[in-house]
Amino acid sequence: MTTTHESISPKENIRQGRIQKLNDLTDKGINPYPYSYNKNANAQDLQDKYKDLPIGEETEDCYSLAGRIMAMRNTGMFIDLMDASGKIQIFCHKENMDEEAIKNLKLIDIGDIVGFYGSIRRTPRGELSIKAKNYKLLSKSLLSLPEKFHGLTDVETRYRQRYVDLIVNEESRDTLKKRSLIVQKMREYLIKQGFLEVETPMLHPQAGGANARPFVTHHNTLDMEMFLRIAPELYLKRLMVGGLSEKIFEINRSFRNEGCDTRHNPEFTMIELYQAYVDYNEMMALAENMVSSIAQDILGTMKIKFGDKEIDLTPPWDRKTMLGAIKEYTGIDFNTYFTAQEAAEQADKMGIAVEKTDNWGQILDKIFEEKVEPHLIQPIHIIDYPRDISPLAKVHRDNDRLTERFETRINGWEVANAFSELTDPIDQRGRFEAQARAKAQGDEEACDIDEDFINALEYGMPPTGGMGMGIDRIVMLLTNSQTIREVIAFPTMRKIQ
RNA sequence: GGGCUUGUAGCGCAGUUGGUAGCGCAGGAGACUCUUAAUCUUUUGGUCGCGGGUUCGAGCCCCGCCGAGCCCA
Repeated sequence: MTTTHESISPKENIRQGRIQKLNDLTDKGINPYPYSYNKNANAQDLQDKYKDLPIGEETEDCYSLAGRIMAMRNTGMFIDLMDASGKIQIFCHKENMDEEAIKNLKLIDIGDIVGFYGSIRRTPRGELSIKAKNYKLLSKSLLSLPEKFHGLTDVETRYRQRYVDLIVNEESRDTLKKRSLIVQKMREYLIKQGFLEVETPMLHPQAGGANARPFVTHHNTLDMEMFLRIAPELYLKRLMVGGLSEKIFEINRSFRNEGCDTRHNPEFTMIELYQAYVDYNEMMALAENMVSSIAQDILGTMKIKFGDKEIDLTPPWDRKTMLGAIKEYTGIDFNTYFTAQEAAEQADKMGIAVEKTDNWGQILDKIFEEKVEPHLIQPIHIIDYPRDISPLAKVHRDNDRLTERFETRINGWEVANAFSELTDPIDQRGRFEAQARAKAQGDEEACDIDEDFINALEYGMPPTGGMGMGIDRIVMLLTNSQTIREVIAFPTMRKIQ
């Protein structure tokens, strides 16, 4: 480099150095960003295939493989090459490569993506290596990678620049690969049982199917306010009315305009599934069998480790009624406190703050969250939720203040929510009207009346069991991830100004 | 929304009562050709998150803002 430049940042200085190398390569007729490479092996397959090759042994077996250079030793004589499968050492010796290629190694940097061709050997130190005969630069890297030993640990950078995180942190790659596998297994499980995968709208003219604040957007040519869906539920049930299949499911994103913490991301992935002619009991069995079998497939066990806890996913899972669980941990039987006012008095005695507008179910929900939830580590179905907080669930066949609804808790988290679906259009209208009244009184999470959905129900929907399950939380449990951001490739981050 | 913690070179980290900003890796130059966190010599590199204030003097003290993490609501 001959040019003198005014004060530039050190990062830019390194970058300029690499651009210089890039130009040197171009001058030599080498394209630093070529179009393809004919690879026929990957690192892990070779590690497996030659794991018994004795120390010091050489073979005539030649392979070509490609990946990113993660480390160079002895001025490029030894290179650690990483591809998507794993790592392998490359041995570049002047006896095996032509002089020009050895010389041009000086223009190769850590971080570059390079293809190597050569034979298999195990070095005297025991490292399986490719004795390179030639190589081809496949992509020049202009930025220096994080330090090889400590890697990248700053969580903000890890999420904002996930591509760097993935290059250097194997755990991050493992977590996201497992996520993909979990979703794949879930699909396979359901499809094997005759479920049909469907897709329903993300853009809704009105938000429904859950109690949450939606993201609002606008369609220009229709000149219409639209909402990113908070749940696919009401559309999936329309498909049940239509009889598209007796069993359907959808795995996709929903969006809720709420805060972010270790268990919430504004966009998250849910599976919702519906099965005709069954009730919520069948959904409990399905949840247990599906989740436990996925754990078995992916982890080889149903007893998973989460932090310092062990969680046993082996079915059947415990079941407790919501009121029974509250009674167990507070001593209060809310079957004897029917009204919101009575319930509020009891909550007050427990030191739990409730809103004046809270109904009986909302108060019980708050008590449950405060007094019961922290105790629920092992998988459990909390069944029979209050009717006034379950506007889409069928009334309980034995108690009309409750519904046939359950929430599955694992590690205290809600991972599934399911009902014997409300199919009575007249009851459904009444529930929607109650929601609309609550919304008018300021409950921003309450929903509106969905006239078309009621219209669909009026055509008749078969008795149906339905369930929603949070994929992100399931992935967290199965990957021992303490925050939801670990299991989402690009978690929502504040924009940097 | 509240509390606590945090932001220093591309990355990982030091930084003393307030007194000229350091180390390791990465990068450059060289040595070395069976290394693997290679080693050895040498060397470049800073908007100390941003903006104010106090002070002769601020990475450090004070105020505000921005980003992030944890806990709480």
